[in-house]
Amino acid sequence: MFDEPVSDADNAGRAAAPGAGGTPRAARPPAARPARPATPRATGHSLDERKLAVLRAIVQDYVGTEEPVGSKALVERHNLGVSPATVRNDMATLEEDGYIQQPHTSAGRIPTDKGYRLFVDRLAEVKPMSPPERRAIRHFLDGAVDLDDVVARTVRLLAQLTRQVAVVQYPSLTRSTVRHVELVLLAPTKIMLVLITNTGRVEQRLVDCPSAVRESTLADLRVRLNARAGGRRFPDVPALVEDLPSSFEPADRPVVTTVLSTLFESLVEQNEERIMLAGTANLTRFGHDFPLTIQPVLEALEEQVVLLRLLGEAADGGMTVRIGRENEYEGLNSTSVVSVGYGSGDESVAKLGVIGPTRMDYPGTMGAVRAVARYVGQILAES
Amino acid sequence: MFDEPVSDADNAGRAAAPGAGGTPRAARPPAARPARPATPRATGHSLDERKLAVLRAIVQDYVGTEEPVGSKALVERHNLGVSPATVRNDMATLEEDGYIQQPHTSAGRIPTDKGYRLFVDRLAEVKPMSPPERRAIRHFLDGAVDLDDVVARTVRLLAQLTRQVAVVQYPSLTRSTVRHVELVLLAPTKIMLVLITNTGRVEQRLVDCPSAVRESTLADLRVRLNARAGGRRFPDVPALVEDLPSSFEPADRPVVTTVLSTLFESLVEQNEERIMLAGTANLTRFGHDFPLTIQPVLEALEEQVVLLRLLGEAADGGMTVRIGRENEYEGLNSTSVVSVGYGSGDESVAKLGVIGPTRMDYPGTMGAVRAVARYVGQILAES
DNA sequence: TTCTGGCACTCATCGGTGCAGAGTGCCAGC
DNA sequence: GCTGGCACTCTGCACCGATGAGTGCCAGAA
Repeated sequence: MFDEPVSDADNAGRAAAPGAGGTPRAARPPAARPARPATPRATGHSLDERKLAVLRAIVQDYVGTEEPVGSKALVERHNLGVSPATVRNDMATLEEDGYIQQPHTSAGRIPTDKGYRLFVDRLAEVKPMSPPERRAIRHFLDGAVDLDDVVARTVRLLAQLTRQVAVVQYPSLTRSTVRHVELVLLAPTKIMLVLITNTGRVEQRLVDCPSAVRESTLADLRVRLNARAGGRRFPDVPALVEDLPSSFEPADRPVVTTVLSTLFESLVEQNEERIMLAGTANLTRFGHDFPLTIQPVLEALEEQVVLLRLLGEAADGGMTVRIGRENEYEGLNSTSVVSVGYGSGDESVAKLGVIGPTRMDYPGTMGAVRAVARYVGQILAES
Repeated sequence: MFDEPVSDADNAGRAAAPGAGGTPRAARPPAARPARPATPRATGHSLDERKLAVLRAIVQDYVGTEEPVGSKALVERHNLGVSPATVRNDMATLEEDGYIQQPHTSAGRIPTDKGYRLFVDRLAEVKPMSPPERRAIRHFLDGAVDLDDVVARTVRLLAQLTRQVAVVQYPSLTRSTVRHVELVLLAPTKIMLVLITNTGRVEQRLVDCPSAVRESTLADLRVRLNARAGGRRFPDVPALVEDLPSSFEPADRPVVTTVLSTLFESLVEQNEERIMLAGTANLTRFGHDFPLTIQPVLEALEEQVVLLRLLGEAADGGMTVRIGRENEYEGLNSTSVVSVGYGSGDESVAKLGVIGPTRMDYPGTMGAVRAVARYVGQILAES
């Protein structure tokens, strides 16, 4: 039913659009709506400016109060310039179109997933962090001593800024390059393979060799491996070292191939795709109907696989917002996920994001997520 | 108010005590009670056998049903051989002594922290895992490929077995020995220091050198470092390599001392004291008065420091149970922590444990914790 | 055509009331 | 020292009616 979640380009949310200040980035074309999309206040219910303003007001109020918002309260708190009755008519239209809904007859309205979607796509601007906030972020992240620490600080920071659950993926190996490969002989047939990446990550593997290994062979292999693979991107490495075994004496080849295959294994993402999370305590602010909502979420958070998928779907380079049922995982049906890639230099090596109730402060969250991603990228690039 | 939590020796809970089957291990002397402690059914309320049986029954029932248990239900479900009226009298005594309490007048009784304490110390036996369970544990842990994986599997296993929150501390470095130290020249003044421990853990540090480093110096240092530190315990290492700088040419000494001091740093526990946890979703089974109880717990779980302290207090080699307010951290006032050390070989290198509601199945939990600790130890010793 | 004020209607919420049931404490008797 | 009986207490639940927020609709004004 819902269309693809939209990923807004990185420049969005700032540039206030050339002409009239209204619909900023055209992230998602207003298509998918049956009626003519172009002309503003057209037929039946192509939403005119005021209806959009009403929707925006509803979202804002509901996010703030957590209570269904009624027509009277709306006109009191926002100067819409019309009477409650008019607003009611607009609300009826919005409800008919599926943007808002009533928990029960004669209660106020709350936004639907579709309503939030529209809000995020067309009505909200990413709220930039204030200068003091930026300084704080910068300062907090600057203290990190190693990669683990960077990730740990990032995730805590993000959880604190957004007051929600934060998730940070460790920089993936696929985009990384090899800084150094080290081979250590632990026992006659046991080698420790240590792989150091340009992002400062270190991977180790134990290699069980088919036969005893001479130190000289190992030294030889070490030198050649580094000569060929050093500085290369992970995916390229296998092809580059493929022919290494043949340059060794036949007796040594089994060892060499064993080492290489272990190396390849550790180049593959798989268990590298680690994730760190923080802020689960913020889940308690979720709502009143608590245990029902929170349990599946906690379960989802325990499943690294689910989290990875969640982040993984984030489009490269842009911010992604998945709202409610747009999430494939059922347990997260009443949560939204805001995620974005981050990286050292110009390309994204991993994702980070925030998980919160669908009823969340999207502009603020998006701003925090974007800012943090940016700074982490800088930190990584520096180190 | 409460005395020290008791750590039962490892042999406990199996040996059914020589004579009459009743009070097994004398873990904690029955002192601390004002009245004469020795003679069994003496004055006023030194608890006789039956009162203890009643307390045991109350704990068991309450743990099962989560509801205050009344006298009638008690005699129906346990054959105590007396009438409800008698049980009521015993209950009155138990309440007077602070072992049980009434949520409100004319409700059943529930155990107090003190009651659980007595139960754990004198009334319960650690429930050994069944052979199939043991096999399952064994099998599950055997699949682990590296240390991270061992810890990850352990914590998940423990959470699953106990259906509570499991916590596993990474094997600490203090008790570890150095398997190998590797030095890699990344840039003229940048060295990557990699430390491999006997528990399979790898630590890396970036060393910024005051001046350019020659590869030959580095090789020299590498060889000498490993000769002296290899196989030694961490705390002993500094003394053993202290005089290394003097054996180098004066020009190289700054580099050598820099490397050494970085090495010493990473030998110190500090950020090595990592912890992994799992099973937070099990918190949802905590109780009805949910959000109030769960939030501080989630907060505590986010604080590595708190968790470390919690486990750290576990007595070496024995199992420790902290019940309710015995925990120093306020947020965990209504939870209990069962923890135990584990290690490769005969000594404990780290702790693991379980956090759950005070109303938990102590015998079962203790059995699971002990069994898992034992098997992890074996796995570590093998690798 | 669009907005507005008014009016009847619908429910959720909340305090009060009454009943049933579980559990206790106490007492007299075995 | 144990037991059966009895009166008492208190929670939980269902029911009731009043209250009030909020809606939908309609006729009239701009």
